[in-house]
Amino acid sequence: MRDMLDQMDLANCPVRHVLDHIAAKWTTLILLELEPGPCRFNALARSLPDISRRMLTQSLRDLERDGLIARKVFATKPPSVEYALTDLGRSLLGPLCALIDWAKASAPEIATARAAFAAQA
Amino acid sequence: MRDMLDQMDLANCPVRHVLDHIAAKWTTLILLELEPGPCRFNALARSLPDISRRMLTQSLRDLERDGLIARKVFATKPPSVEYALTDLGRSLLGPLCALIDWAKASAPEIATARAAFAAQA
DNA sequence: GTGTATAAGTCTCTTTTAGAGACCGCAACG
DNA sequence: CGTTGCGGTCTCTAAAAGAGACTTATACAC
Repeated sequence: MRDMLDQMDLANCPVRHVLDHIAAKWTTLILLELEPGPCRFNALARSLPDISRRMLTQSLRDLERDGLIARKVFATKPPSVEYALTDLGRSLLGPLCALIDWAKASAPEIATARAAFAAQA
Repeated sequence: MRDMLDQMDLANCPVRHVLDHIAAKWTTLILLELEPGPCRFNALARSLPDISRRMLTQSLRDLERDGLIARKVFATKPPSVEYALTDLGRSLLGPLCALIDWAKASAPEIATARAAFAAQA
């Protein structure tokens, strides 16, 4: 299993790169937010109140850059911008949900561990 | 799917908390490194050369705190410390590998998207 | 007995990253 | 004529990460 990450110098490992994204913590939330359907910038900002517009822009660019979401500009006045999952982005939802399910299932156990750790420290 | 994250105010959502951990980017590497068996501090440091000792300590503490790994001190001279996956920690490897597999499978597509993005930007 | 290495970290300093929140031009709406 | 909504950007500050020297004590080589 460890060798899942070998095969390339750790530095520019594609796997690591993906993990860094998941890691980005906001990107996963954005992907989940887009799952029901396309969404516009300010709508996303409203749905994710605790992400600053600055980070939202940045995260969206990252996701777009990697082809996980598509950005479409409509020539309305004022122009509106719609973000939507691509097929690639959608394909990530599966594994992501597996992780979320694990998190939900393990949350109590983690809470217990934390309490124990805090008590003894 | 989005409602997987609702049910609690975004702030102290257990799921989000787990994602933040995966997010921590070093923690996943550590978990994978421990998969074959227990490992000691400096051995980990050697296996993960691009993580500073400072961050290694911190990440290990985080994982220990959440009950994903166990820290055992041996009263040798000098005392040595061994880190091992707990059952809980081991149970995370499944979903984590799903994600890694996705990453490996999608890497070429992501690379293509990146190239396209760079070209047009 | 002196020098080096190991053990598991810690401490400090600098750089990077994230967050808060004001600001932009522009058009519709009241 | 002032406000709101659009999709962001800009600046300034606060928090986090990285680099790398330092610690205490033991063991081994020379």
